[in-house]
Amino acid sequence: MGRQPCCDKVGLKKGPWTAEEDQKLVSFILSNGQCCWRAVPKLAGLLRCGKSCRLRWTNYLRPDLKRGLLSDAEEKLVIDLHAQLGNRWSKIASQLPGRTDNEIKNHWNTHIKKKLKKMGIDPLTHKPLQPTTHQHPSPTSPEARPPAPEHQRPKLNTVKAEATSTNTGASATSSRNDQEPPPPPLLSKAPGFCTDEVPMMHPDEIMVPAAAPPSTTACAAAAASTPTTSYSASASSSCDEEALFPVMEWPDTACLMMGLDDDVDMIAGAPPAATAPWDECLVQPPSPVYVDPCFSAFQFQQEAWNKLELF
DNA sequence: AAGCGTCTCAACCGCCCTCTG
DNA sequence: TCAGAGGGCGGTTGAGACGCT
Repeated sequence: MGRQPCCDKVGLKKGPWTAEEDQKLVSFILSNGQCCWRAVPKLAGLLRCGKSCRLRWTNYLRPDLKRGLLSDAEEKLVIDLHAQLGNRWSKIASQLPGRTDNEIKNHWNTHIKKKLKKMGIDPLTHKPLQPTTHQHPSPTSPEARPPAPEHQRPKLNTVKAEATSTNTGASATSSRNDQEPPPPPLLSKAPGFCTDEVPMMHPDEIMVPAAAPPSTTACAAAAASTPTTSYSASASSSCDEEALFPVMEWPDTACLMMGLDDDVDMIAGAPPAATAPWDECLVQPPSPVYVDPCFSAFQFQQEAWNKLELF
């Protein structure tokens, strides 16, 4: 359909975020909640595209994020979920509170893949690698891979089969999964596959509704009672977040007053300093949460978390 | 100590889906 | 019904860190 880019790239900053930018973004979201990401950079006074802001927030700045390497248990869970879901990182991440899809994806590519290969397991299919006599191409090369399981089909057809139980009443994105066929049989039951070779978890150990993080349950309930389309609850972390940062329903006039129709003009034409004149916005500039420019992102995250507890 | 290769992961890119008017 | 906008998602990239020779 010839979709336009999410934002005009002219004049927008790219690359690593500075502590100052982090401050602005977190301050804005803590003060105003999450609305349309496209408006966030403008209102927060950032020279970033909305998508970049969303990514930065969800992958790095959210107060409920865990930091550091995945634990053994988390790693196990990722492996088993990957066997069932394939590269649906957001779905996998939804089973690991405080972890992001990006984080899991990176961990998979850098750590778990290697581990599985060392164990003689194809990380793509979760089946034993072909005997070395058949490995003319490198085992790591795509050519060497056995045919992908059903769940590895092209993205075009990746309608997800998320169990409705975990996302009942959740966002519209979950409806993507409505048409998906049931997940493939567990690999532990796949012919030619020995569960002894992989630290595979039984599904009962994974789908643990009773042990699900309380926030997930709370989110499901919240989503059921207060449906919203502004923010997808596709991941439990998002659910946590939604519970912590209720999506703000801004009045329609707010968007009008923000001049969202003039995105391109504002960003491409105006100098950075003029991109977010607060007096043109319905929302007043958030009062800064802190002023120390040397504040690290982590410190700020802690600060933000403390502030959240006041809600 | 310097040079080089490898690894890690934050960030970007582009496609796809859903919603809305 | 359709086009456009917004947002989500998975794949990929590249800069810095790290390790080896």
